[in-house]
Amino acid sequence: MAYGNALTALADPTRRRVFERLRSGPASVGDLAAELPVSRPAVSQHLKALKIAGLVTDKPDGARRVYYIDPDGLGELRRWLDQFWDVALEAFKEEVEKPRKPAGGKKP
Amino acid sequence: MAYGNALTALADPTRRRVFERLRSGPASVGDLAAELPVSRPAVSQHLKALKIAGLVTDKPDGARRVYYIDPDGLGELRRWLDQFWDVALEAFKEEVEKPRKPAGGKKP
DNA sequence: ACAATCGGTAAGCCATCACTTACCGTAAGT
DNA sequence: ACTTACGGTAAGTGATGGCTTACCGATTGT
Repeated sequence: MAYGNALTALADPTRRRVFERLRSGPASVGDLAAELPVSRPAVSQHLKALKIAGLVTDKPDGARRVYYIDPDGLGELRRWLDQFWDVALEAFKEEVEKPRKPAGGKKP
Repeated sequence: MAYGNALTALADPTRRRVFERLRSGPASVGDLAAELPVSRPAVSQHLKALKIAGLVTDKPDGARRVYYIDPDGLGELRRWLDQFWDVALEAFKEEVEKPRKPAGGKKP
């Protein structure tokens, strides 16, 4: 049920921007804060949420701390989504092809 | 940028339950409200959010209204996720295989 | 025609949460 | 040793949003 955390984590726009920025390569907290319109503590809090959700991981690099995307949370989210994919297509098709009533058409 | 709506829509636990319930087949507002611990108007509001996000569609069925999963929003979300997938794996591998310093190991 | 069912909307309340400033531990540079 | 850079945490505040009850239009049944 960690996909719940991942979804709530990615719901926030700013947090999503952090995550999307990390797609173009690892970055430190300061780097991210410099590119975003929020303070450094805010970024730190966002990264904490993303980390709990399994979407990012961190690694110490001297006094800094480098963050990068973690495939774990991403994979779990993908699997959850795929549960709907095939089912959705089938139900959708069935529903559309069924024009309310097999035969008829009343027009006063 | 509709995937943003989809993510915020799926962030709420109750709304996620509605969506997951719809996976096992179409249902009316009343049906959903009966199975969930919230009132009918609440379900109606959740369905509105899901519809805006492109995750569900509705179809009138007499005085009722049947909701079912819409593949559109789902597909968009999936594509967005896939943008990270390959990149994440590569960055992750690189980061892990690089043990800080090529050679070394100081132990006083 | 009337009555009943179904569902979307409005108004209001309360909890959650994103952001800020201030503070503190830790690691590197001199 | 001191000083500086980096980052995580605490406390407080304002806004967002999910829930409820009340109301109203639309459709079906008698």
